[in-house]
Amino acid sequence: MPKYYDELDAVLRALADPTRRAIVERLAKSPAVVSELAEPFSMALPSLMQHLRVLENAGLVTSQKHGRVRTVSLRPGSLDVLHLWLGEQRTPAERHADRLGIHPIRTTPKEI
Amino acid sequence: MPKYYDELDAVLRALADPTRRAIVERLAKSPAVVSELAEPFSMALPSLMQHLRVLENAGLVTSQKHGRVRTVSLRPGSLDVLHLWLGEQRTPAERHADRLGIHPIRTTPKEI
DNA sequence: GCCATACTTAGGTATGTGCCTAAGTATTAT
DNA sequence: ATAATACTTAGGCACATACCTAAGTATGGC
Repeated sequence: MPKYYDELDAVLRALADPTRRAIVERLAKSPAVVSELAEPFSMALPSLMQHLRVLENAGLVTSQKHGRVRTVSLRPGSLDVLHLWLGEQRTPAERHADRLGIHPIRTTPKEI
Repeated sequence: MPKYYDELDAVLRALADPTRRAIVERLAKSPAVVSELAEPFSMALPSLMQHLRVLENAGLVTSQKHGRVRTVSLRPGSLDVLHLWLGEQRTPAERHADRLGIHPIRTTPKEI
């Protein structure tokens, strides 16, 4: 069990939800205020706020309130932990391919 | 909504669970049979099998049965979709740092 | 001061998820 | 043939999660 276990767990749980992923995608472009974030979703505000709380608890997002407006932004580097974990889950075959600089072939095709 | 949306969703849902992540970590080393996979977990077999089904449905894992033994292996390249998505969620600051080859500084420190 | 705005808090519901036990089925060993 | 092994299927239970509505609480504009 690696040291970043809890952080990774929180991050993956947070990203497992499509709404939260959409929020992250939106914030990757630029910070936004809550009402701005809420607009594309047909969802009551409290529901969206809950998602923001999950993202914030996972460390993916920060926010600060100025007056009555809360601005939310993606926390740079917060996805590194996932990147790190991903790097460790390469199969021996993939590691071998890495060393040769080969793009590995998928066992079963699946268009992306 | 990108084309790999459904695949990504399935993969992230699957990886959101610690047991399933542990299975993936184990399989990254080498394929294994079900009873071998089950051993480290204090969990009834059917519960573990359910996790395997989730991983298989997400395309992260394949398995084949020879006689009464089922061998499970990690599907090479199945994590690419996550890698791809991750690459797109870089903040403008991070993109800038990429171009300069700089390792970005975390907004809030958090040891990994 | 008064009202609109921008969240926030406090509940409540419905579905999903992770786990279990009990009872199969198929395959291999004796 | 009998029995042990290696899953599999079926069903159930408890808690988590994603939503909702209704009713706050600040803050800013008039």
